[in-house]
Amino acid sequence: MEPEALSTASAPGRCERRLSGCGIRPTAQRVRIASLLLSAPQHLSAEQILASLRASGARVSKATVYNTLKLFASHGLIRQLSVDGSRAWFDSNVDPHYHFHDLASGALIDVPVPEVEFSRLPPPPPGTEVAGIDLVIRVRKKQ
Amino acid sequence: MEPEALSTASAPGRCERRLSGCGIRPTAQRVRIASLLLSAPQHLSAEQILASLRASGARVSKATVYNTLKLFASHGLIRQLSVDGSRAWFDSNVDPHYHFHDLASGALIDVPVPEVEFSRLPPPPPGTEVAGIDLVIRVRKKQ
DNA sequence: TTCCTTGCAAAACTTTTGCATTAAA
DNA sequence: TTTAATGCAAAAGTTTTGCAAGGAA
Repeated sequence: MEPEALSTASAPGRCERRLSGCGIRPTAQRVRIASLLLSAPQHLSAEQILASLRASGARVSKATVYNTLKLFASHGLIRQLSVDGSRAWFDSNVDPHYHFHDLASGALIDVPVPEVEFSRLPPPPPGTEVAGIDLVIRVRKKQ
Repeated sequence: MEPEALSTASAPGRCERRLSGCGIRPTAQRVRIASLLLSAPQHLSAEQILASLRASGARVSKATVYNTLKLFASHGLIRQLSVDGSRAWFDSNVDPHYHFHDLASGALIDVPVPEVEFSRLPPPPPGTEVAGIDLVIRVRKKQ
């Protein structure tokens, strides 16, 4: 019986239920990955997740981390970002939103949808429809 | 003496001058890569460039293609795109513009700046300024 | 000569896959 | 017991690097 004194949105129990609700079997590794990633809006790489899990004593393999992230993304639990080409970033915020990308630190910062307004957008090519809009505002140190 | 009957913007002679103008020594391989890439607005991967060059009889190594693309990008001759995380795409159009990304075919289509208008953008984080805006409109087959 | 560039191969990284073992229902 | 998930290692794909050889100035 685990103490749930600090019952966050991603406490193991909640994560388990959330995975089950998606038809994903809530194995130990999956629940740990979900607890880590879904605890707050954040952007993590597969390697960061693996390192963090192992640092906290979990037994997880690299393959399981990658497979699990792909699985979560396919169920809409997380979102995979292509920001800098060096590696994939996994975003626990799946609500529509955009990003600042700090070129100096590599940091990603969420930009809520209402902070961006398009007064004009091109019509999609014939026979296609818009599936999503990715907006990355690159920022650098001033001066 | 090469016939320049079809004198395009990227005929070898022009490319040579353009490279020299950037302080880049116009070696045979660099001129061939520039001729290929700068002949028209397009999006190519390093592997596509290598294959195309070899198909046309050029002697080029993979390392030289990668090094040359990085060199060109650092001089603003081309632009490197992070669209799908699988590999880098090199865009010969360095004027500001955006992209459609066809999720079915992987194709990239340029969107001219005037076709997009922002009526609201968030202020960059304190101490930073906007260095650029990357907009990718993902499109899929209708219905 | 001197410096820069190239090619090749190997290395480095990220991500995927095959398969025997283990855990979940 | 039956099916699915995990770990490990190896493979695959992209990009970078070390270094000897070649080419330009």
